[in-house]
Amino acid sequence: MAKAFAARTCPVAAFQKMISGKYKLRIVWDLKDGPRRYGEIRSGLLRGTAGSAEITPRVLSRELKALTQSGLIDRKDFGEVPPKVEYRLTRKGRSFVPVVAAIRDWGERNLSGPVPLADAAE
Amino acid sequence: MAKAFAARTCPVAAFQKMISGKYKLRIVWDLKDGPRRYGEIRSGLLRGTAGSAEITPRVLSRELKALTQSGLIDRKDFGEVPPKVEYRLTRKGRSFVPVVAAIRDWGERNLSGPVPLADAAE
DNA sequence: CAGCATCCTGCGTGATACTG
DNA sequence: CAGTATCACGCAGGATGCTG
Repeated sequence: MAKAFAARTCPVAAFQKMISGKYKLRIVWDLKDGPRRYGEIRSGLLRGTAGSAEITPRVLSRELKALTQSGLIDRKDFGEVPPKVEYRLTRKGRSFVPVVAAIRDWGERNLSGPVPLADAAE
Repeated sequence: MAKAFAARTCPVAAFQKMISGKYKLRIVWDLKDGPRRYGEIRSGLLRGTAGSAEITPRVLSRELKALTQSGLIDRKDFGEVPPKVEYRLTRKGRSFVPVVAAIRDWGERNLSGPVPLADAAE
């Protein structure tokens, strides 16, 4: 675990790995507004994805666990009985928000826009 | 195929899709310095990825084609005989570079850094 | 040199059912 | 409510060999 990452993996590749998965980026984005419960995240991911099917718990759970291990989010488990778990961004995660913002911003102007026709090459 | 993207796909999700694949982001980054030939890109991708195996033509070809269809890069085929093909960023691709830069920048400070220990949650 | 054709494999993703 | 367990599948990604 404490393996020292001998050859520096290229940051871009590391990023790719870190946010691999369909929901990780969107989860981070969702969490930027504050802590959210498991179910809230789940519902939140359904909004805006063009009527995609439900996100299976297995997948969401995996994503959340991965994000936790990446150190981007933090899991807070309140006592028990009716289970209540909140996820929130860590400091690292918060520092990552602007990057996602940049992505989202660019995406809005270039992806959600007009039909993806081959535009001028230059 | 010409489906009109009825419900706006969330920009982040669209981004995810667009750069899905291990090399797309790195290819864009490589191309930011100017046009590159197929083989140059191939070699370029080998540098910095911690002694990964060779990139198979099939994969690289796929990535390049996808990037072309996304409108991020442009393929220029010089005549023939000894095949020579150059890839370069389109206007759209160029506008995307700063985003990759932000990613790379963040990655350098948070991923290539010290051992990924669970840092303070807040 | 810049690819394409074919085969193969792991894993990311989804469906379904069950539990503390 | 917040997950885990099991099964199943498609596809990204690698290996090899061939071509214009």
